[in-house]
Amino acid sequence: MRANGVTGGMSRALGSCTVNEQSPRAQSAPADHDEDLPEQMRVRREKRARMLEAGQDPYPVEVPRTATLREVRDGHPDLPADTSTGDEVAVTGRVIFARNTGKLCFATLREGDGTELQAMLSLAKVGQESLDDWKRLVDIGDLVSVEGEVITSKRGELSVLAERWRMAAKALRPLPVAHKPLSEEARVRQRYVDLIVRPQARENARVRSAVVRSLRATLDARGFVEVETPMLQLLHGGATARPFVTHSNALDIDLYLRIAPELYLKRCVVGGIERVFEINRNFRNEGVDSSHSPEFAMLEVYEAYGDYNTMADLTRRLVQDAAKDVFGSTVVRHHDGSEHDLGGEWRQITLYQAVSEALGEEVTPATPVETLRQYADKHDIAWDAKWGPGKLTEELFEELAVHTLVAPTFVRDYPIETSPLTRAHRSTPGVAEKWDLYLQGVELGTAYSELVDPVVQRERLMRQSLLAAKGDPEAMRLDEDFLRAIEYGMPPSGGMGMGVDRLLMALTGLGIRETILFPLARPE
RNA sequence: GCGCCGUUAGCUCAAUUGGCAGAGCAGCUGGCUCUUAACCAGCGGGUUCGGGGUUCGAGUCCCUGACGGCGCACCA
Repeated sequence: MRANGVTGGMSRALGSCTVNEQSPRAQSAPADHDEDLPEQMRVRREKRARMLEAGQDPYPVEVPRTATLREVRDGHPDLPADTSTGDEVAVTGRVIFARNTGKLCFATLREGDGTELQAMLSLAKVGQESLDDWKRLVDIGDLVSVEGEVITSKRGELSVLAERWRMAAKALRPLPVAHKPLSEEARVRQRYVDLIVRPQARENARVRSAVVRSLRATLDARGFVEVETPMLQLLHGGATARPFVTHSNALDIDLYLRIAPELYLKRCVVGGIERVFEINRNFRNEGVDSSHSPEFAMLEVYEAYGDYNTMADLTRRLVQDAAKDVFGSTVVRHHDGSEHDLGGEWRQITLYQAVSEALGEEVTPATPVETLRQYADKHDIAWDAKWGPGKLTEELFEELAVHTLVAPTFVRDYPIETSPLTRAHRSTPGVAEKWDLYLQGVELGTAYSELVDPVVQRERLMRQSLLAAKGDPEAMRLDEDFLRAIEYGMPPSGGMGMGVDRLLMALTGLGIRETILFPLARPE
């Protein structure tokens, strides 16, 4: 953010000077200033230096590689022990285990997808010097290239029997113990290490990629157009949340990191991109815990001539397709071993039905606030005298009903009072056409029949901004450009938002910090 | 923001009542041509998160700060 304009140019110039002065020293005496390093890092730097002295490049630009480990494995299934195939290959991988004997060395190599293959180096094949180099220079964690014949060992392990080997990249830091789980904090702060040692971590990254790809495919198949709308915004809107503030030096104005793409996607619908979506990050300057991250990925979809019913159908398909693309079935398996069937039609229930069931008392939009307060008292739920009947009903729902919604459930028709930006229900008075999707007790997404009357929209936004102004010296201003867009005429539309991280959590049972590769953490 | 718990070797963890800071893996030296978290023998490795205090003596007790985890509050 600061690297713009004059200061950026100056720091670059300073930076290059410093590098030029330091690099000869760093080249000639790499070990001299390392005396205070932990022993194992010192040792590895010395091995790197030894290679340079011997004219070997510890970081060559290229190493022999004719096959991936996976290709070697797939190409040689079910060989009996002690087989020579005659196939010559060059493979690469990270050394994850090493077992050296006097004249025969074994190493387990691993590549990115988790495939492992054994390398064998024998005195007879590589000669004394190369074998000694292997034993002297190679540590667990190094990346190496091994050329030789594909064989099986006397114990039957598929292996490459080396004719030659080469360092592909010397690791200067030791790997953590492969058989003890890394601490939670170490995993998050050094995800690259987590990815190296924990297959589950790599799998999580792949599942996330598959889910996002699946969401795009489902939407693409239905004619939705993916767009990218501003993350740097003059006014933040589309949700109620505290924003992050940043600054443009060029324009000399403060900007907000977006809290939602909604107001821009609606502009798209006005313009005629009638089926539109965006998958991207939102930023909210609020609490951080096991299900909230300051930056989180969100899918937001708008469909002209749709409503909250068509959004419910679409959302169900998005989730079911994602489950099928990841698990091959709508039955998803969590890492704790539990299974959840997301197949078939999903339960639909109104908010008032859900509360009535949980309470064992009939609650409707007409139930007076005094009665609701009695219900709250009966269940030891604290309430605020400022709350109207709508807010109180939602509170009862959250305290009593949410945790029971394990199977996917659309909770429909929220009180107008708590959904001020939403269109009123077409037939039921007092409620809005809005649903929240709950899955395993967690809110996964929300949808509306969108409010498109520009006059009503303006009134409601005015009221909101006045409310905001009461408690907030930097009160949100009206987004006049958004209102101007709506005044050109927005078709009746359905809109839906779903947390991508939340979807991952629902599919896999992971915590949010496992679904995000590099979650925000305090400086070490 | 508040409360509780934690931070010890590269990693994962021990350390009794306040009494010589340890183990496994990893590392180093030597041995071993079929190992699979290889094995055998030997060796090194510590600002016990930082700062202050109590004490003859502090990883351990007290105060304070940093970071983390959990719960509450806020929130999607």
